[in-house]
Amino acid sequence: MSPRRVTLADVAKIAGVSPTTASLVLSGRGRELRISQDVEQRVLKAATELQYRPNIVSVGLRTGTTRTIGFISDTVATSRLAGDMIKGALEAARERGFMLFIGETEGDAELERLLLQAMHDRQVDGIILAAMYTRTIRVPKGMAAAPAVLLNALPRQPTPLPSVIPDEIEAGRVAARALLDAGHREGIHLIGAGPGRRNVPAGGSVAAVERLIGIREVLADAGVKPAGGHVCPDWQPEYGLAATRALLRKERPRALICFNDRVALGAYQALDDFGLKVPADVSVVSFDDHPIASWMRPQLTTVALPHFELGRKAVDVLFTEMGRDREDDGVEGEVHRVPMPIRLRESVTPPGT
Amino acid sequence: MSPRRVTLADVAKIAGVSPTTASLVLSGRGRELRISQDVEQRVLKAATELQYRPNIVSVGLRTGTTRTIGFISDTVATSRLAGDMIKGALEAARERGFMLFIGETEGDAELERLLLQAMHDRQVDGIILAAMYTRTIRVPKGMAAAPAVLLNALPRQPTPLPSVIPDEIEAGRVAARALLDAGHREGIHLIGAGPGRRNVPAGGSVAAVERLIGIREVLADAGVKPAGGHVCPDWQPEYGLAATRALLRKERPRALICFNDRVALGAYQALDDFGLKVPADVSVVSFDDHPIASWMRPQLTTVALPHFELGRKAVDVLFTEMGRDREDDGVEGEVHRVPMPIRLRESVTPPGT
DNA sequence: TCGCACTGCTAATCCGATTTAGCAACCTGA
DNA sequence: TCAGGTTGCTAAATCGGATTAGCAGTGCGA
Repeated sequence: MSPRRVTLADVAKIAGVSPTTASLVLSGRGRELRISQDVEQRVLKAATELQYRPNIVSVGLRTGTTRTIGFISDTVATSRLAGDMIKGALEAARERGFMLFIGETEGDAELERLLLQAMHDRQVDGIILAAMYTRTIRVPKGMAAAPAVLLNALPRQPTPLPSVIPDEIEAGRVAARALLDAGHREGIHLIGAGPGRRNVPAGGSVAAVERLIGIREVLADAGVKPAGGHVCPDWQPEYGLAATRALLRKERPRALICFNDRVALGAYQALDDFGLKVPADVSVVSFDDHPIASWMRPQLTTVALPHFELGRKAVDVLFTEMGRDREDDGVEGEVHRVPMPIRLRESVTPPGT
Repeated sequence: MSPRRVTLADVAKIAGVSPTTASLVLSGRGRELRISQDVEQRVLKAATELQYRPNIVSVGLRTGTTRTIGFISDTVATSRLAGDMIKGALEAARERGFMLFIGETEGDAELERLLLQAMHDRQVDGIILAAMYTRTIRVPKGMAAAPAVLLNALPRQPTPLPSVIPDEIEAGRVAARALLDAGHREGIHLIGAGPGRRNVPAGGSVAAVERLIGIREVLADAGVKPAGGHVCPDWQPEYGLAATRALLRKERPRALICFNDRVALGAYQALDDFGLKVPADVSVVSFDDHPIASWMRPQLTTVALPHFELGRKAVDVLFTEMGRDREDDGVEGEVHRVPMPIRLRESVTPPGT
């Protein structure tokens, strides 16, 4: 077995002082409480020699702060994209000496309650409640017990909780602009949602609604009318394939705005079936920057979901939340929007090249 | 602010007994220590009414057990596949009332040391050290301090630590058999590694070596000689594309064993370039069961990495490790191999159909 | 009637830190 | 010479439980 952990008492004994003094010195309050240089040095020396590190469990009991954050998601760990959210959160937390508890609810409210409890039982300093895809969620009761942030999610009812979400509206604008900038004005089809404001898949996906808003806004401002739109019940390759096939049986588009990369994958397959080349015959822009976007040929131009940055930002916001005086509630939770950068690759060219 | 947490003292007061008695009853030792039915009921009632739950931080300080496991990986959270490992571990841990600390080292040994420390400072009950892709790793010093398990990794030097890895040799056998069972005997090419035992990518990937062993064994037993093999420096689509193109410029294979799905994606693209159809002209088997395997057309038959099961198994093994009497070391760490199931899809048919 | 065992519960200690209150020893000025 | 202030450090309480030692009260046999 490993030798017993070094405790503050050990350091104090070696330094020949009381645990109190050792604690004072090590917490940097030695000067303030008039501990002599000599003693300070002895304590520091002893602590270094023994490689003393405070037991955080003990500190947690005494001070109530465990340097730990709870990260609860519906199913973040599963998706590669969302895994980056954890990664960003992990990194931001680590920079501050914090660790992350991870929990997955699988969409089960009871499980969510249990996880929240388990985390509170471990005295987490704050909680991040994350959704795998951007959507509105019902904020569970237990959230009030500690500082918290909603990640990739908006509260269904008004709460004082802040949220962090990708800026999907701007993403829609950026995607549409990419096509306009390349000179496209006609034969622009939407695959996954649209063309009307209301033509979105069921399920309350924020992405569908907001991307569509951005796209419509930019096209309208340029006096361009989308040639068509095709709602997909789910944004999976097979639906992208089916929708694009249906489209191609009727007409020849010049450009596609696919609502995500998996849909775009299906669209590529359909275009291939009809002997159409990307981007020579049809330009394609998409959203998410899923890993497959750079595996497809030609590589897909797509507006990236900044998962990593979302995770970081959530931790940042959580820390300001933790630093804030609670009680000053009544305030509506602020919404932080993280920019979505476009990845310019090979699937967009001017029409007729 | 939330009302102060309910403590054991609160329960004791309401029940009109001492905290000692309350503790005894709630830990189930009431009978054993002859607490009367009446008192037991009062305590239980009070605990239920107040919704008492013990503060795990406090318990951790007193008993040394925090019902917490540390999960450290090189970069697990990033990959969708590996994310399932966390998910499996999470689930198995939760079933036992344990939480997971997550940490990522990014391959940085210093960071790994820091994470190990941070976890020990929080008195984790055990540690899982995971690798994103199966390989041999150097076991860091700090591991001895608590029960630990290697996940998806083998120790470079002998250690008493158990490890959990996918059964890649059997996977190789299964893949080769899938082809043989379909009637293939000739024109079988390996993309990613082979044909010789030593023809593997640099980097110490266990998968390459073991898959190759299994494949060679089954083919040899059937008296079949692979028609060729093509090492890829990295198992990415572009290398699969390049290797398959090079092959196709020289000859027409009847079947490909791709060493993972990303390589297979590249191979599909090359076959398409040469006007060859999967599986009519060329059958393809692969490994990993990456999400793209079921997005590709035709859907890819592949031997799945059981990431979820690996995660679960790691926790199982860790728990037996935690239950074991330490000290009885000197024992070499056991290696647990988790079966890799084949996903039969559309990319394999008998030759000439 | 006394000693002893048993029943049923509680006081006290501990885990490893932080923090408050306070105690010697020395100094200073009247 | 002595009250009062400063300096430099420590004893003791605290956090919320688990655990050990022990204490009243009762019953029983001798």
